[in-house]
Amino acid sequence: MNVSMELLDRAAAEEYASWFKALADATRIQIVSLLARRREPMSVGEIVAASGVGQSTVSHHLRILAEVRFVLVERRGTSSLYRINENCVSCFPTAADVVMGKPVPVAPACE
Amino acid sequence: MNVSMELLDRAAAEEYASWFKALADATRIQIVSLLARRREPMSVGEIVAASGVGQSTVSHHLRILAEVRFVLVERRGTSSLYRINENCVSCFPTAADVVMGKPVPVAPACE
DNA sequence: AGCCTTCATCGACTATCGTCGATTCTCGAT
DNA sequence: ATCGAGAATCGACGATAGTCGATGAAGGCT
Repeated sequence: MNVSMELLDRAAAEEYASWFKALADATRIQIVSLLARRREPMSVGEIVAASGVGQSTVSHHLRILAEVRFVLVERRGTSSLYRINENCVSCFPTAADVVMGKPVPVAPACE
Repeated sequence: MNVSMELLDRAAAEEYASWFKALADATRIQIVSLLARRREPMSVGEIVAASGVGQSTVSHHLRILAEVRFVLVERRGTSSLYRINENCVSCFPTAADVVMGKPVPVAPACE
């Protein structure tokens, strides 16, 4: 048996890692937790006021969370409203998925 | 209602993040996947041969995985045998845990 | 039109991370 | 005691990521 048969495919490993990277930062954890407590969408300004970090930093983290569809954004006039994507929360891979070799969920499919 | 009441405690957020950081790297994903496929413990040398990265790099990643008790190590003579910690795999937080505010599992408790 | 609010983007700085080669340490064997 | 194999640690390097302030772009208001 070849060594490469033993190793998880590198591309698949990186896709898995990109999921976990999205939650591998304390500020992003706080943001998603905040969005989950308020059931309603929040504007960037509200998140900035609550999070204690700068506006550009919040915008940066929201973009990362939106890239994996963990949050959804809706433009409303001059403001952007962000909310948790429940579908993406439930398809987020678990540690058991990793060790069991479950196929990596594709972010855009979690709409 | 105070703003700090809305935000997840920073220390708790960092503990959550430390869990996800452990799996936020493709090489570590490959290592845990490799350890899970072989049911038996593997020595560092075996992991090095299969992973395709240097010995010090593998040792570094194994240390990170061992810090959150994701893998367990047993000294056997001159070699170290690593294996998956099934208990830790099942107590690893999910995305749903984060958004629901479930208390962060403490790594040393997942023995 | 002009201005103001809101957010995204840019540029720079710093800190952290992943990787490597070299060294050191721990044991077991001779 | 010495040697050698296996693994951890160290030091350095480049790359990546988080944060900030400043700037820019889009839309509402007077």
